[in-house]
Amino acid sequence: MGSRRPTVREIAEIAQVSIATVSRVSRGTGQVRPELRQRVLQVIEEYGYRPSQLGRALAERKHGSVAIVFPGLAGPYFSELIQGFEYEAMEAGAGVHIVGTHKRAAADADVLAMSARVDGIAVHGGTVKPETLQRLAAEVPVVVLAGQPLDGIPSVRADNSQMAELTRHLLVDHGYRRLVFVGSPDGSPDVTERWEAFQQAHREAGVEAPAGPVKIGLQQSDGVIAAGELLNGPSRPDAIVCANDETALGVLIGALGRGLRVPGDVAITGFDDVAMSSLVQPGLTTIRQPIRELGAATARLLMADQSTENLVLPTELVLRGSCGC
Amino acid sequence: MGSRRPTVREIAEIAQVSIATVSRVSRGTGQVRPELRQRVLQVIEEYGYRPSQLGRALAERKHGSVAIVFPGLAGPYFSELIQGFEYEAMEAGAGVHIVGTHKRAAADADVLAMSARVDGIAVHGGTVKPETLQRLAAEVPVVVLAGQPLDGIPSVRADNSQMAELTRHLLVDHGYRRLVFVGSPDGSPDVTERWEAFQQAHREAGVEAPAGPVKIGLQQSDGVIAAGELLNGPSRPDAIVCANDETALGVLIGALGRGLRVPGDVAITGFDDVAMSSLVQPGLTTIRQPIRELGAATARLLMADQSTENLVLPTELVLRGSCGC
DNA sequence: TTGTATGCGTTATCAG
DNA sequence: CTGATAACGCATACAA
Repeated sequence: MGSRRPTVREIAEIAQVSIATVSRVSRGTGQVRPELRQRVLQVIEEYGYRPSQLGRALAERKHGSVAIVFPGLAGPYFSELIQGFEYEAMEAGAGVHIVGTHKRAAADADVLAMSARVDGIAVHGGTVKPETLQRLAAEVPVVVLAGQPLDGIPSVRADNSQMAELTRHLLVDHGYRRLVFVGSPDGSPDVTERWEAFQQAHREAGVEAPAGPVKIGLQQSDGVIAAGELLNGPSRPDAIVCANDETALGVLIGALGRGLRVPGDVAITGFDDVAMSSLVQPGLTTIRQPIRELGAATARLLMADQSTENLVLPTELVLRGSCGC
Repeated sequence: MGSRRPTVREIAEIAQVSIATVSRVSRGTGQVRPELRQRVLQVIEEYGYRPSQLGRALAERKHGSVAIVFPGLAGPYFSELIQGFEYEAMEAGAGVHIVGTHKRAAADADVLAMSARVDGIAVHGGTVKPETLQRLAAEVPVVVLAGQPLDGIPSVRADNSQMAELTRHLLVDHGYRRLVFVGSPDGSPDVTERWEAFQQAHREAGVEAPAGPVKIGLQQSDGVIAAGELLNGPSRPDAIVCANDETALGVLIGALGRGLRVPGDVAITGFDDVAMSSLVQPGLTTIRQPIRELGAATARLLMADQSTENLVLPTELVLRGSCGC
């Protein structure tokens, strides 16, 4: 428990060199005579010297860490996303700050405050107001993750338009007529795009789309609850198109739990292709998005000196049993 | 975008006061003549001055942020845990750094490096070696989360001994004889304690416990896979006791998927009481632990000036249908 | 190759 | 109340 850690000056004194040399040795920059380097290294080791991030940060005028802002980290999507982000950041020697907004009112202020602690911030779509994003971008480099590109702010997202292809598959290839869309577009750019693609496919197939989506959260438990409401009445839909795999799995579990057959009684589809989706019976038809790479690309963009790129990562339709295939 | 932000000195110059006064005004400490205060405030507002976290941190010799080290954030357990931790930290105005070890070899080094960036580190059990923990504790305040208490290092964990009570319930109340334990004690103090409690209950009931646990990961998908291996053979167990709810849900889904009845053909139990557990059919018998509070208590302990407390939070047996009740 | 001196942006002490 | 001025710990031009 903490006798104060040694400083450059102390190490320099003990090793009989200047603080500049200690700095050069400890950070591996500049040329130092091997013999001297050895001596300094020895002292550093012995006294357990570790450069103060505080002093270094101030001198270099950079924090050496980045932040990622997300709505909440429930489910495999955010786990993977953050993992990809974190890995890339650590690889570059940067620390990772997290800010979960959890729909709190103070979230915007927290995010703004975070800008004073990091060299860059990745903001997940649907977490803060556009104005906040603008103000943020004026203070520190920002990358929008899974959200609408804004002005000159770089962004990374997945191609949600594949949802149209999936819907077409259900409508045309399987001939389903009564589809419902499960998931709330409110506060989620991704879900908004998916819902729009769902509607568009209906228009193109000449089938009337439902008036609105079934607004629920994005977790498994939300799906189970939705299944209860959707499958109880007499007018059961032909297919339930979910905004993500988690809710789809929840709906699937709920349906199976009430003794319904999938896809016999009702078809179910998701979005993401998480691990569970290939494991359940029947396998979940879904759209694969490179979640981990989404996070990684975001981190890279954030740490790249300056970029105004707008990346759209490809997605892929994955047909399994739950749609009727 | 960023024209450099103004510094104290610049604000002081413009407002025709000393930097000390600017500091006093901006941080609201000390006495300043109202008139002067107004003038300074005016300039601060106009030029958008915000004290640099870098400069402040160095002067105050504290980072204003803490870190939490965990194995990986898959599943609701870690989501909740981190959420509880983060909430408490934010409440105290501290930033939150994350370090996912993901079984990487370099994890210990990363954690050590992190000690230079924060005022305290919460380390989840099973993430780093005891030596690393010791070295870490010499550098910065540490709290062990869900792990074995070590020396004078404070810790927070849940009471895993309830697993003995659950096992007794299965053995004695339901009369099951062939139980299996699913989950790997390797690298998880929690699972280790649960496995031990499972064995102890067997001894007390005079029933022979299985030779070893079925070693699998802690995610839903792992449970599904385990179900395949466990339920295929001719010698099906009476009950499958899982190390956590996620794997239990996976096993349940796997069992139901193969047309087995639960608890008719096989009983299944978990640990955690996550949201899904009360929603599935049949409801999952489990042990509730206050995950969120675990994270929150950890953050509080970490930020308390000095503590050597070893908190053990209570757990509660939750009987639902999956055990046969 | 090595050392000296200065700056990074605050906070805080101590006179006035 | 207010203002100089000294830390805080390190990096780095610049000089030697």
